[in-house]
Amino acid sequence: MAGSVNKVILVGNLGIDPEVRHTQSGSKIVSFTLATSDTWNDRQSGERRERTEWHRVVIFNERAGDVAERFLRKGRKVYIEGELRTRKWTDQGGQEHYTTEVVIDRFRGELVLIDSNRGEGGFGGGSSGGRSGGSSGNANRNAGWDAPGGDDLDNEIPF
Amino acid sequence: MAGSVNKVILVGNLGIDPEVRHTQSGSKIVSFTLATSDTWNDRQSGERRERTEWHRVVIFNERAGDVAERFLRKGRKVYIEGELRTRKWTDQGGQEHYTTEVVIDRFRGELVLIDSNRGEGGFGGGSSGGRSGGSSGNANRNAGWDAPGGDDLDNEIPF
Amino acid sequence: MAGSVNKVILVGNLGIDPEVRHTQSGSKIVSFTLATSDTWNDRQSGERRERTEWHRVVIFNERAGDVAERFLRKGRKVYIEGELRTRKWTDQGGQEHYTTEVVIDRFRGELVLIDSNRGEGGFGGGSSGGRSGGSSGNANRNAGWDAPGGDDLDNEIPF
Amino acid sequence: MAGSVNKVILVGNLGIDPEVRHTQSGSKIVSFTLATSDTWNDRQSGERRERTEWHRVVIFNERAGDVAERFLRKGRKVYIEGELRTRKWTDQGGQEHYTTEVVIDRFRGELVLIDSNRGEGGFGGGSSGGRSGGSSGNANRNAGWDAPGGDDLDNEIPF
DNA sequence: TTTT
DNA sequence: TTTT
Repeated sequence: MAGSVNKVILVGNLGIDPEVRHTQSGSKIVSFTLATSDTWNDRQSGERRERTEWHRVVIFNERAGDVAERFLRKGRKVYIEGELRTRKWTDQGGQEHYTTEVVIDRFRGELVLIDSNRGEGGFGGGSSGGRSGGSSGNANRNAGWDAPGGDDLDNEIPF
Repeated sequence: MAGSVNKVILVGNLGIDPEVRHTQSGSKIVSFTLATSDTWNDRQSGERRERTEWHRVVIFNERAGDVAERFLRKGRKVYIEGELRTRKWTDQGGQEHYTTEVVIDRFRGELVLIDSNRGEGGFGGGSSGGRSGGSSGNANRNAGWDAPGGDDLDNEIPF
Repeated sequence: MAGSVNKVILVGNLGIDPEVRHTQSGSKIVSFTLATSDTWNDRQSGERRERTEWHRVVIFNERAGDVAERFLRKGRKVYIEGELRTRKWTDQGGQEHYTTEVVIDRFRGELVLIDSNRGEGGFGGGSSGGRSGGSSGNANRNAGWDAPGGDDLDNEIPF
Repeated sequence: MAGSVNKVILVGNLGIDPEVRHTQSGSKIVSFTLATSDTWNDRQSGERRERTEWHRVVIFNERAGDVAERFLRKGRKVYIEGELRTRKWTDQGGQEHYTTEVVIDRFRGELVLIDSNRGEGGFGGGSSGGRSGGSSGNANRNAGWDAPGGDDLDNEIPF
């Protein structure tokens, strides 16, 4: 009710193959790391410098998760639109930590395959595979597509 | 097969009260103009300059349309996320024209009320009104919310 | 002074090779058309449907224009961030028309090459070509990079 | 060589007054926390639920920092466009931590005041204050606006 | 036609 | 710690 916007837009390359897990209620969760990099000329030295940023992407949306699982692999380029979410967790030593993730959930977010050369591994897709964006994001066009347990999905995740 | 993105993000003020119409199939369409403005200092004259840009926003999404109809009025500030769509039309003289609009449809887009002072006219809102973003956009959480006629909705619009 | 935002984000493919022209004051202007497409399943027929949207992109920023001129070609995929601008023009018959464009100017906007396989024509780029985004957009890091005539650049354009 | 995009768009309210500090080289750094919130109806219970997300915003851009320092206060609403950056730090106990921030630096990012009711404290602004977006972001229109030390600015920050 |  |  706040009148707020929380949006992240990334175009980058996967650092790992997508990892798939399921909640107790059966919902699929797909996650991976995504690299973006920035290059610029240092003003003083004149040298070319580069910074790579790693983002953790987590997909709760079933359709987008399916697309990620089927078509994304380490090294692939993808457009991700999601929201920032920071969660708290405690390590074995009892230390508290915070991790910020880019989340595509069932309400919002999008995943678009940017590479044209998908399918290198023979997992197909072909011309039918098509654009993931349309079928991911917020679509929810098939009734009841997400599992019971719904809204507290996040609490079930054992990262 | 596209791997494309078509996204517009606007924060601006309505130039008119939202206009509501319905397709033959009963779907609601809400539209209005939105002003954004830019100011800068002219390099040569040093004068302050301003340019106002007018955008035509068209909402096919029922929920976002409801929010717009209920809470938006001329002068209000709103965040709009939609996609660019250009349509062709012919004037009475037979001349062809093209008009580009920012569209929120049932698949994509969002509308967030930015003004806190909504409700000036007493049309309420209250705690129920709430934030439109969550309920608009792509939600479609209530089954079958859009009327038959569906995908060729656009062709029915008599602008 | 309005507190407004006017932003367009596109990922699409060029429909033509970039066209380069110069204002009387010597500034370079690069423009091209960009296609984005959307596919979805029609609810009634169940058929796969597709809509292609064409956008006109105009670059006033010298750096982004340089990158476009050197690396972009018909068919290439690019990420464009710009603002919407609608201009009025009159055809030979005296008819008035409006055209909406996505503009990258010296203040705002960005262009990022998305294709990895740039350089097909042997115009190089190599590993040095690098990311265009950093050097385009709003950088203006080299003093006085844009030509005299500055702020009324737009008025000089003979589209 | 990346062809990547790293962009965050937030509209939210400040949780604190902006904090201002300076690097050894004299550059100003302004930071604050920003809240965005999301509300939705729980599917199971039907109850209204809300999640508030807190973001840490850090501004290295001098102009945007000036605007933030002058016009932003706890509770104000602002549009922020920046990039995600995660930095590592070690607490007193020797424990390593990571913090993700939304950064506006001299190359990229934007800050737009959304509240119309700025100036509550009488710190003015008037017609001069105006919109920050134009003067922040990437402008760098006044030569040499940022202090020596430039590119490794980030390393000097003692958060 | 909006807003500051 | 914000806001509605």
